[in-house]
Amino acid sequence: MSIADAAGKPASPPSSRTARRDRTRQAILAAAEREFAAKGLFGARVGEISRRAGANKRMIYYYFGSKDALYLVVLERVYAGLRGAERRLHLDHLEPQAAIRTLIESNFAYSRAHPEMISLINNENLHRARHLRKSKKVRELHSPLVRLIGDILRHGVAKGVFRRGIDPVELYITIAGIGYFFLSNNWTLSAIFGRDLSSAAAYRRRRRHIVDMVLAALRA
Amino acid sequence: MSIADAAGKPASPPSSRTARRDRTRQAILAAAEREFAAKGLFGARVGEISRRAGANKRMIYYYFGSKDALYLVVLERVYAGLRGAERRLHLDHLEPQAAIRTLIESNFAYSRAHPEMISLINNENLHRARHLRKSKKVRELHSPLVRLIGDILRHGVAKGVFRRGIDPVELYITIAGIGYFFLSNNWTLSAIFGRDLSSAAAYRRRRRHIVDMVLAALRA
Amino acid sequence: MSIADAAGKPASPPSSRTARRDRTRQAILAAAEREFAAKGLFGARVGEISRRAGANKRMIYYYFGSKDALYLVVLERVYAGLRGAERRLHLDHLEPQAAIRTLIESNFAYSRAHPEMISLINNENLHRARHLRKSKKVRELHSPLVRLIGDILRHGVAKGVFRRGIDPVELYITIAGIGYFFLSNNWTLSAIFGRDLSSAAAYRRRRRHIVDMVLAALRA
Amino acid sequence: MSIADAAGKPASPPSSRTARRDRTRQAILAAAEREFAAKGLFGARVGEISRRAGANKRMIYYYFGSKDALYLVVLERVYAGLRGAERRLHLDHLEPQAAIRTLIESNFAYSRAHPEMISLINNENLHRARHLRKSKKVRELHSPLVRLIGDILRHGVAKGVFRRGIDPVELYITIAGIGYFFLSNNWTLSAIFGRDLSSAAAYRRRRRHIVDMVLAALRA
DNA sequence: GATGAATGAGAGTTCATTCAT
DNA sequence: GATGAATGAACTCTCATTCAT
Repeated sequence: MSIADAAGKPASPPSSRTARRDRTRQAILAAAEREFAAKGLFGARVGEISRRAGANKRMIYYYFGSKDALYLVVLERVYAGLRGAERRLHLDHLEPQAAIRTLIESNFAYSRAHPEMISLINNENLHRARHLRKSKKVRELHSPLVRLIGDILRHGVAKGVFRRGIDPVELYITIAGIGYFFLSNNWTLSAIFGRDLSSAAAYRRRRRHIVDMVLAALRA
Repeated sequence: MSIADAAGKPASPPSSRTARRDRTRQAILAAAEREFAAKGLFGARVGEISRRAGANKRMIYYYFGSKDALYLVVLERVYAGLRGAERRLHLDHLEPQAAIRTLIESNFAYSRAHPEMISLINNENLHRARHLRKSKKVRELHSPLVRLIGDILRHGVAKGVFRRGIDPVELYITIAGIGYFFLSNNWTLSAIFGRDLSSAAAYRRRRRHIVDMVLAALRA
Repeated sequence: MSIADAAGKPASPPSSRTARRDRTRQAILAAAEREFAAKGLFGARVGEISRRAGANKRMIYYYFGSKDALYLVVLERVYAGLRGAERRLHLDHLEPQAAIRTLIESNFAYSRAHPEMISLINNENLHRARHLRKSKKVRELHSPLVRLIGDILRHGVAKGVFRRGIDPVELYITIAGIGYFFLSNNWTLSAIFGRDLSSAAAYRRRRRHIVDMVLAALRA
Repeated sequence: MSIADAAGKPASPPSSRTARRDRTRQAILAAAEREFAAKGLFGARVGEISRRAGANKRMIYYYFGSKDALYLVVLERVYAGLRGAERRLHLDHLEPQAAIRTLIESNFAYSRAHPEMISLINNENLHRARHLRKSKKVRELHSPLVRLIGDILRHGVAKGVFRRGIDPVELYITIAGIGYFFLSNNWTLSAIFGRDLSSAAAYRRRRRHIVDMVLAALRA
C-alpha cells in the first residue's frame, strides 16, 4: 500500500477538469514518493518521476514549483500517513498498558509496511531537516500525539501501573527508535554480520523484544 | 577528530615519494569522508573532494579508481574506526555487567563524536548496502566482536547475573540502535516536536536511559 | 553537396513543432557527417558537432541518445545516399555493357563527390564494422543491388557479350574497389610518390582505366 | 610476424646499456604499432602503449618526444617493411610477366599478413598524410620501386609482351588497390552483403582474379 | 491543463604530458 | 635510463528548469 492511498481524497466524477487535475497531481506524488525514497533528494531525477507518473515533466513545475517543493510535500504526506494510522488506533479508549503495547506494535508494523517512510526520513536528516523545519503543518500534526501519550502516562500512574517522571517525548523517541534502527539499517547490519535480518522471523523476534523492553522500563 | 586520524601511519621523511603518496591519499580520504557524510554518495561532488583535499581531481582516479570505489574505502574506514575504538576498551578484562555498560556508553559516545559515521551508514542503507556487501574486510572486522559479546554473555550467565538465551547479534543491534536513532534522527525529531534534542543535557539523559533499559532487559 | 540534402523531407510550415524538430535533427546530422568524416569516431567531438549544427549539445542526446548511436545513423545515411544514387540510374533499362559502364562511372563519380563517405567507411572498418553490423537497414538496402547486378550479368551472358560464372558480389567489390583505393589513399599515394594525384586529369585517366579493365575482364 | 621484426637490428650483448635501450625502444614501437593500428591516432592511448610495452610512460617521451612523433616512426617502419619485402623479391632477375605476377601476389600476401599496415595507412589518409608528408625517408624509399617497375615495363615492351604507354605509378596503384580495398574494407563489405569475406577461399579467389585482370590489361 | 523542444551549467572521467627523485 | 606522482584541459553525458505552442 502506498502512503499516497491513505490520503484519501473523495472520488470525483471521472472526467471532470478537477478530476484530471487530481489524477495527475496524485500520480506525480506517488511517483515522487517512490523515487525520493529510492534515491534520496540528490539522487532522485525529475525526469524519472514524470516518466513513472505518466505525466509531462512540465506538470511537476506547474503543480509543485520545483523539485525541492515537491520533496517537501512528499515528506509532509509521509508524516501525515503515519500520524493518521496512529490516530485510527483510538488509544484513548484503551487501558494504559494496552495502549502503549498497541502504539509500539502499530508503529513498528507501519514502519515495516512503509519502507519509503524510513528512507525519506533518513534522507531528511541528511539535510538536517532543512525542509521539514519550514513546515508548520508537521509541527501541528504532532502536538496532539504528545498530549495523548502524556494522558496515557498520567492515567497509568494514577492506576499505579506506571512509574512517575517519564517524559512523553522521550518515551515516543524510545518506542520509535528501537524498531526504526532495525528496519532502517537492516541492509548494513545484514552485510556486516553476514546474516539475513529481513526475514519475517527476525521481524517477529524483534517485535517481542521491543515490547518487553519498553514495558519493563515503564513498570512502576 | 576525523576518523582518518585514527589510521596512524608512521611518519616518513618529509619529501620521499612514499610520503607524498601517503599525504595525498590521506588528504583525499579525509575530504571524501566529510563530503560523503554531508551529502551522501549522490550529492557528493568529486570536484569538491579534490578541492578540499588540495589535490588534483585526477588523483582521486589515480589512487581510487572511481567515485564509488573511493566511497567504499571511506565506508570501510568508518567501520574500522568504530571497531578499533571498541577493541581498545579491552572488554574481556571487565566483569560482565561492567563490560556491557562500557560497551553501551562507548558506542553511544563514539557515535556522537562521529556524526559522519551515522550519515555514511544511513546513506549506505539507502543503497541497500550495495557497496558494503562487496567488502570482505568489513565482515572480517565484525566476527571478533560477535565472539566477544558471546563470551561476555556466557560469562554473565555463569556468574548468575544475566539470563540465558540472548543472541549476541540481537543484543548488539539493540545496544547500537537505541542510541543511533536518537542521534541519526535528531534533526527531524527536533523539528516535529519543536524541541532542541541536540543539547548535552538531552544526550546525558538518553545515555542513562539506554544503560537502564539494556541492563534491565539482560538481568537474570 | 552534403549527403544530408538527399534525404529530402517535404517542407513544413516554418514554425511548427515538427519543423523545428526536423531542422535541428537535420542540422545535427549534417554537422556530424562532416565531423565524423574529418576525424573519425574517436577524433570527432560532440561539442564541435553541436557548435557546427548551431544546436545545444544536449540535443544530440535528446535526438540520438549517444555519440555512437549518432555515428551509426550517419553511417546508414551515407550508404542510403550511395544506393539511392545508384537506384536513380535505372540500370535495368540499359543494355548489359552500358549498364556496367554506367555503374562504374557513377560509383566512381559519387565517391569522388562525397569524400566523407570514404572517410566514414574507412573509419568503420577500423572498428571492424562493429556499428554497421547492428544495422539491418543497411543489409536490406543492398540485397536489391546484388539482385540487379545478377540480372545484368545474366542478361549479358544470354546476349553473348559477357562470360559465364561471374559472381555479382565479387564484381561489385571489384568495381567499387578499383576506384575507391585511388580516392581513399590519394593522400598517402601522393606523398610516397611525390605526385599530385588529386587533379581532374588524374581522375579522368583513372576512370578510363577502370572502365577498360572491368569490361575487358567481363568480355565473353 | 610483427612488422617490427623485419627491421632486423643486429643482436647486442644482452645486458649492455645499448641493449636495454634498444629493447625498450623496440618494445615501445611494437606496442605502438598494434595500438595505432587498432584504434587510429586519435583512439590510441599513450598509457596503453606503455603498458603493452612493459615500459614507463615517461620513456615514450624520452625516446620519441610525443605521441605524434612516435606515430610517424611507426608509419615509416610500416612502409619500410613493405618495401623491404618487395626488394627481397629480386624482380629484376625475372621475366617481365613473371615479375608482375610475383609483385601482385607478394603485395597481396604481404597486405593480408600485415593488417596493421592497412589500418595505419587508412588512418594516415584520414589525416590527409599530414605526418607522412614530413618524412623524406619514405619518399626516398619509393623512387627505386618506381624505377624498377619502369624497367620491367620497358623490358616487357621490348620483348613484345606488354603494350606501350603504361605509367609505372598508375600501374602500381592499380596493383596495390585492387587487393587493398578487398582487405581494408573486408568488415563493412561482409556486413552490407551479409557474407563472410575473410575466409581463405575468398582470399584465393580474389588473388586469381587480380592477377588475371592486371595481366589482361597489360597484354600487348 | 498539457506538451515536446531547448538550454546552460556542471557532473564524473580520461587524456597527453611533465615534475621531482 | 627509469620511475610514480601530479597536472589542467577537455572529454562524453546528465541535470533541473523554461520556452513556445
